[in-house]
Amino acid sequence: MVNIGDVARAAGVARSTASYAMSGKRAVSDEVRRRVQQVALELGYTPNAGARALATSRAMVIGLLAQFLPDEFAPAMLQYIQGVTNTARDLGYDILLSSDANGTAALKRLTDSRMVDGVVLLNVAEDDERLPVLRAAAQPGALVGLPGDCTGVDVFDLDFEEAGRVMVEHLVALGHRELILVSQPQHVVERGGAYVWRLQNAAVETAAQRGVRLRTVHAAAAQPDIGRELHALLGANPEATGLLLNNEAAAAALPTVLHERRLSAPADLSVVGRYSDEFARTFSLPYSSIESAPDRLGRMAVRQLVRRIEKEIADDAPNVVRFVAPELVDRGSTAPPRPA
Amino acid sequence: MVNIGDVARAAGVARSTASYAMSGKRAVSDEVRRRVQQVALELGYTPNAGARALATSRAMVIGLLAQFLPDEFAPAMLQYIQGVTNTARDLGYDILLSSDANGTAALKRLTDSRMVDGVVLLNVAEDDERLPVLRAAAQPGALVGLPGDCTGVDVFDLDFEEAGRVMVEHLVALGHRELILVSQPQHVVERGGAYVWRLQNAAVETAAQRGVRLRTVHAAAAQPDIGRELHALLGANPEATGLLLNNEAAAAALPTVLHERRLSAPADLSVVGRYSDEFARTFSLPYSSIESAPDRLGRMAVRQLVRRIEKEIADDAPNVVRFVAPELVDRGSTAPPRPA
DNA sequence: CTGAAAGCGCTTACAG
DNA sequence: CTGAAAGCGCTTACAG
Repeated sequence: MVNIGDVARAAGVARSTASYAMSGKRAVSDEVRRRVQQVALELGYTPNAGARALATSRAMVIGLLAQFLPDEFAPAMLQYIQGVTNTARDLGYDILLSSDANGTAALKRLTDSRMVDGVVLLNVAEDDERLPVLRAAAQPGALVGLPGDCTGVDVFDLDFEEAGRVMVEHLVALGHRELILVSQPQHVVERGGAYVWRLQNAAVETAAQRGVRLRTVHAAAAQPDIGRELHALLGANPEATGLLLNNEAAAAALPTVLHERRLSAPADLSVVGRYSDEFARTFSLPYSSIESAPDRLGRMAVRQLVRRIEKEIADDAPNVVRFVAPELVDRGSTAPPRPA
Repeated sequence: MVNIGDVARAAGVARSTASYAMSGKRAVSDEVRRRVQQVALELGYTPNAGARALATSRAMVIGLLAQFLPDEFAPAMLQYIQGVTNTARDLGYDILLSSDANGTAALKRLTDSRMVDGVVLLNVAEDDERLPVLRAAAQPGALVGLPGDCTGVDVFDLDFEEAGRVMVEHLVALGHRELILVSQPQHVVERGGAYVWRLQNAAVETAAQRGVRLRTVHAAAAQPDIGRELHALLGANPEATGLLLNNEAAAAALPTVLHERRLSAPADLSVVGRYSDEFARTFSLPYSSIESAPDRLGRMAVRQLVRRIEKEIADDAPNVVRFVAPELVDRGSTAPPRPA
């Protein structure tokens, strides 16, 4: 491959001058700059990334630590990945994707080897074991998801508490008094998926305040179990007129279940989910939902991360914990309950 | 960070000796090796990736060029990404993920800068404009998907012709004589999605040989269009008893459509799709299908790529074009047609 | 079996 | 405005 020495020689200048002419980090005569740029183009010069990283201590790469857990719904993950990847590229960074089941080892390897200038963590758990590693690393990190301890990292997440409140208030305002909330599997909670109980606790509290009944259940995150469980649930609770879903698999499975039970929303049952618009389209879900905004969260996380990497904010600038306000996207799946 | 000089000093040896002691590329006395390894562990030494890449001309990174096209079904893409990522990690490589809409520019940048040792291309089109760039690159490339011209690259794909034949033969053997094949949108074909007509042509030919009717249509790749189109299609062709789907979105939309039309498979209609088992589970699809084997294809592509990167096969070893034989996974959605 | 040195391809103070 | 040189942290011939 052609290197900067070749460019310099062809342009008749020193390598340093060639470097400066291309980076613009030092004043260079117009003529020399033009000549260097011209020659670089002709020779098809592209700087060697490893060499540049070594010299500048900047890899221009962001590590993306995703995990495809069997009990999380993979298509929902994809949207975060897309948001992060697109934003990173716009800001000049490439994405090194790790889906290693052993997240801590992967994180340590990527940061210690200086392959990445910063990392974005997805699937963050309440007591995420990757966080100590991240705090010990020299690079900054941004999380999508709220851990118990946010020190040393920037955090972005949906305001799940508010989401729970909004979902319940919405149905209560319509006159519903018998609600069911379907959450992620118990197993997700045990693993530290705090968003499950954050939404649930807020929903329970709101229901209590409003004096309506809210039954809460954990349900499977995959077919065919989730379908069976929804069937059983609806069969056992005919009095329920409002259904809240904080479980993507349940949302995806519901249309079939309702069809089979000859129920329709909102005539027989009002339904509100929590997922992204993109998700709704992919799975053709006709239910109003709290927008989970994966693209936006991914974008926010990368933007903040890049600000830290490029020292646009002081090294010791306080970390941010930012919540996206839940927005209820109306798809017409809720209405006043049918008169008893 | 601690570097190899720190390790060498702490172990009381030369940097070269420290390097050899860790890599094992040169004989080193047992005592020295132990001491170096011990010290490296204590100091938490991890080699600097950029420096190593510069010295060895090996980044230990594979570029993964995916494209999230609006007319391809994103969840189906994810499975290829997972297959590639997992296999790469097993073989010691990290994945640099590009989902840049401008694939040729991304490919050129990644290869010219030596950020990657090789690349895997997804969404390969008949006349893929990334291929000239790849052939001009110094690094080897492996494709998932069959282009018109395979010179200079290793190619892995499902045998779509055979898939078309198997689908038709299966239904013909059951006694069906009126079939419909729903393919990807016309737009995918125009963009060079050869797998669409590879399957379709083979299906048409097989149907002709068997003397059965096969109607072919292109349909949308997203909701809600695809649902409407399936409705119209079934309404307009009540004589059809067998439905073939080479369109993931159509498969995902079909359960709802059948429900609404009060049809069920296989009682009223025999259905055969073409998607992965994982996809079937995610979307709860009860239809028998040709397994598209994204994980296996991703694995094969990475394995071959690494073989080339590591020169386990001669530089001029002939390129391979390998097809995965379609396997029909029986989910009970086909049966003899209902007597007229 | 081990060490001193060159070199990978950049960037960036240091000099002029 | 430009150049010669040092240095980033490795690996690997070259010497002994």
